[in-house]
Amino acid sequence: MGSSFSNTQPIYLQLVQRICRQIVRREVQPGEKLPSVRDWAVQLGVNPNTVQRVNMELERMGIVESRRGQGMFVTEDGARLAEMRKQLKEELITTFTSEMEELGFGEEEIITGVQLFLRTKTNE
Amino acid sequence: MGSSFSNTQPIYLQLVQRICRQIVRREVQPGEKLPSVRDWAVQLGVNPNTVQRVNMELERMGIVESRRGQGMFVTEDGARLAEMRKQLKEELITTFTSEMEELGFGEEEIITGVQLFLRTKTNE
Amino acid sequence: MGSSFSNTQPIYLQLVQRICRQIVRREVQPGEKLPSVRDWAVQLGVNPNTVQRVNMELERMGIVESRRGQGMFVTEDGARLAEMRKQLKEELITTFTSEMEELGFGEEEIITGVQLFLRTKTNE
Amino acid sequence: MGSSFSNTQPIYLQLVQRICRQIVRREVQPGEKLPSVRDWAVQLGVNPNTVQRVNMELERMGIVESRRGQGMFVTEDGARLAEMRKQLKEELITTFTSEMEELGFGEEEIITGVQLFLRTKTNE
DNA sequence: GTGGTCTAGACCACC
DNA sequence: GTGGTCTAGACCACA
Repeated sequence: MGSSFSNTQPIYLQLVQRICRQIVRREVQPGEKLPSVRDWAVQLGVNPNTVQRVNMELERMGIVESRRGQGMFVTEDGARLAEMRKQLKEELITTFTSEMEELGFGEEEIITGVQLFLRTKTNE
Repeated sequence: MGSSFSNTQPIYLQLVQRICRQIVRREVQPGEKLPSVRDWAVQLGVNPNTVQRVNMELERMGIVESRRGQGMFVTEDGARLAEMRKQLKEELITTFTSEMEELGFGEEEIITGVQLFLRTKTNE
Repeated sequence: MGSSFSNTQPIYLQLVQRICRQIVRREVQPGEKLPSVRDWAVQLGVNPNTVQRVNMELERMGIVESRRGQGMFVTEDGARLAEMRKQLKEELITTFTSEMEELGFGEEEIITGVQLFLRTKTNE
Repeated sequence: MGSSFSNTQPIYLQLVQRICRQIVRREVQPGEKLPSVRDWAVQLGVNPNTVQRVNMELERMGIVESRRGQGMFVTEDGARLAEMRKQLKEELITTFTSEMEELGFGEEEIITGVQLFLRTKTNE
């Protein structure tokens, strides 16, 4: 199996990102239980250590919490999730625009570039 | 000295990115000579081998070329540079929008988000 | 030890060529693990950095891939390998014929030359 | 000017090869005088040292000879040139076939490959 | 002087 | 354990 992970970034970070996004867009519901470390490791085809690390990271970000002897749960603090989502959004926008400007693109070019891209994508 | 390099990405890649952008936005002119490996290494505070690797990478990208016994030169092929710039731009836009969409933002939200950010930044 | 490397070409390129050919003619099977960098360096009598460079090059050619913390593996994409083999073949033929023509040999002479060579070699 | 030299091989060797072939296919006639070092260097856009080295190499190969105070001349020994040509031809064939065999191609494939290539090239 | 290769040895993150 | 990065310092051919 080609395990579908990029080589340029550590697997655990790729997983953190993927799951974080699923949670933040409510694809995984607040309060929902995550799979056990062992099961999840099998499902993802990675080492249990890696899953452990993912859980740690998610907990540190405050979007999942471990309950003793029961497992890992998505936080039920909806405000926390919304805030997280907004923060991620602003991070993306900030780095995107600054990198575009480093390539020498002005504001107008940036906006029309994005607009064009989204429109043509829609028409495909 | 705080050597001004991030820890999350290899130094040589940070340099490649930085220089690539300088070249692509014509901050360094086509045909211009880059510093010698040894001089540049001193300026940047890194090992000559690291600079060498950067040069290799830039040459592989087709934006600089080595002339035997003379040094490294920015390519004079302006079209190549323009093409590179366009390609980098599209890469940025593609990953940006796809990541925004993974966070659950729609087209409209993406565009207005960028617009708002650029405007408020201007007013600061 | 006469380390069995030619002086006219860098060691790492000689290794790349050698291994590439072994892979492409299926002497090393798709999916097979290559020796670890350190082990291989000892076997080949070169520095680990040199082996590392060879691996980089082979990965860039798309015929091996690194799996984090596990090692380097020959790609399992058989089509990729076949394509590579064909490409190398055509390169060889192209440069060979063009160099023969630069020596002033015509098509007929080229073909009969090769035929003669192969036949006499067989009879030895 | 893109000086039309490959980076993978030293310039002087590229020149030796080029001129050697011109001589051997009688594009430059036996007994003909080569340009002076200085003139030739200007024509080729290279350093006079490089031309000097080329001349040395060609003399060592026995296909040009220096006459004191007069310059470099292509040898008038036609047999020498014919022999040289034959030798170069056999070298090309030998390395070509051995490299094809290293890629796992058999005799038949090699010959038909060359034939196909020459025919399709003719038809273009 | 230039770039390019190679060695030796260290350190790191990842799995 | 694995690959990947970096440093230090050497040597070479080329122009």
